[in-house]
Amino acid sequence: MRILVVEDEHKIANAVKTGLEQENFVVDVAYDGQSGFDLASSEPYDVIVLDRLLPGMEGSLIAKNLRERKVHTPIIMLTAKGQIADRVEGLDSGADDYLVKPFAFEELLARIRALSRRPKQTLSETLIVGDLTLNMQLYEVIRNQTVINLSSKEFSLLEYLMRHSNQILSKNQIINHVWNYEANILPNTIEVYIGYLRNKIDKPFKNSPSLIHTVRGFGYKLGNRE
Amino acid sequence: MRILVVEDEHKIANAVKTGLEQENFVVDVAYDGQSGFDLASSEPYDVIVLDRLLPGMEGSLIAKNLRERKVHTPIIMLTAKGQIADRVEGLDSGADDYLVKPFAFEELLARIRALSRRPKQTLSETLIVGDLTLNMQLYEVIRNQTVINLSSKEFSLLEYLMRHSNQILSKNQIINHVWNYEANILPNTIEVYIGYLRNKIDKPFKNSPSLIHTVRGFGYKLGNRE
DNA sequence: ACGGGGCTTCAGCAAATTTTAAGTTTGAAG
DNA sequence: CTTCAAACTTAAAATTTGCTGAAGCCCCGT
Repeated sequence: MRILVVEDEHKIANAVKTGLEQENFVVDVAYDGQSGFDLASSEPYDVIVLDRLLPGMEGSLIAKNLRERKVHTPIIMLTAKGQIADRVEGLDSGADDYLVKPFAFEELLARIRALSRRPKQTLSETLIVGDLTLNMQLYEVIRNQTVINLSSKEFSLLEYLMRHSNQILSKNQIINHVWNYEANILPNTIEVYIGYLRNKIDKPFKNSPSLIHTVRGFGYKLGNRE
Repeated sequence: MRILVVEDEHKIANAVKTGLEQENFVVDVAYDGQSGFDLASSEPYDVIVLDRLLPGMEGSLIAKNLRERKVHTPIIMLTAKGQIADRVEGLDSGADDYLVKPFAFEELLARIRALSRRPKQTLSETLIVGDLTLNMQLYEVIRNQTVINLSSKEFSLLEYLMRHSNQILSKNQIINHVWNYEANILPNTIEVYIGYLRNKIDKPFKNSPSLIHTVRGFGYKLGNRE
């Protein structure tokens, strides 16, 4: 699965690149419009992530030109904060989806998954680990037949942990995936949130084994086996 | 359920495609008249959504040619704002329904549903959730034997909520489905409309349970069970 | 032109969520 | 057993989100 990222802000470009590589995508990066366009029209990518504001050639122009050349690779357009006008204009130029900066990495991942239709996600919108269940359509978390109420950050964090259950995730990985790239968060925030989650999904279920484990010095792991 | 969308404006075409796919339709898109016609005459679609103003071949011509070839797939014609002449000509050429741009997505969905209706489902154009009833033909909303008067936006919003009852719908989803694709709406507008609806369908019925629920951080949900 | 209804935005309040900060506990290494 | 960084807990501060009344605007019919 090959992905092209066209983004002039190196910080973002590289963060996205490493993040996607962790998910086993093959990622190329172009830092300006022209080289982005050249790559996109010569290499067979599965998805293109395209900043709308670029030196060399505008993102929307790239999209338009690619479509004119009959390159139909799905495009996710990155737009500056919150103008809905942007959204319309973005879709106008042939993009298939858009994402407003600053976005959380998991958000981008979700869009990429949607566009590339990975059977993984199409089949079930539900993550299951042991007796814990997370439904992404209903935003519903259930353990042992009890519905658990989570705030949206708690939900995102749990989703990330469940998607990578039985893996050790460092605080940094968590910050990079669950928080947006502008976020400037103390590692302690993660500790606090892990605490919140434990209070809600582990403590009330004393006859089930805990699911959230601390791996001192490395990070956290969600799963059954210790 | 297969749908063909023939529309040269990528913005609209893609928005419609993704929207319909979310509703579990299988969607093909043609961006010009000729390829639209080719697809329509070779593939077995259940509904064709056809722009009237197209490069390559006029929408109405496509419709006429299809009918001459004995292709009877229902056609919904998209016309530029409000010419009645257009509408007549459109229906003339064999279209089964027409829709004036810019339309709200739910509007298109309703037409598609109407045209593709199987005898089974013909039963009612009425949505029912608890003691709340919405009749789409009469534009009538009734709760507990009391008729409720709604403006057209209120009606569309309620219809969307009822169609997806017990699902959480984000403000963005609501904007994309209930407002037309040119709309430039603040999220606050949704909040205001939810307020209007609550005043009309929840507050006056204090002995029934409320139907509209806020799910902080995620969106709104209409339904009985909390 | 006028008035009314419907649609949208604005501004301010209340409440929930998110983040920080500070003190406490834990656990591995020596 | 001590020590010290890492992790945990708790509460308060900062920020965000949602609700509401009021005001402006636009369109329509008179």
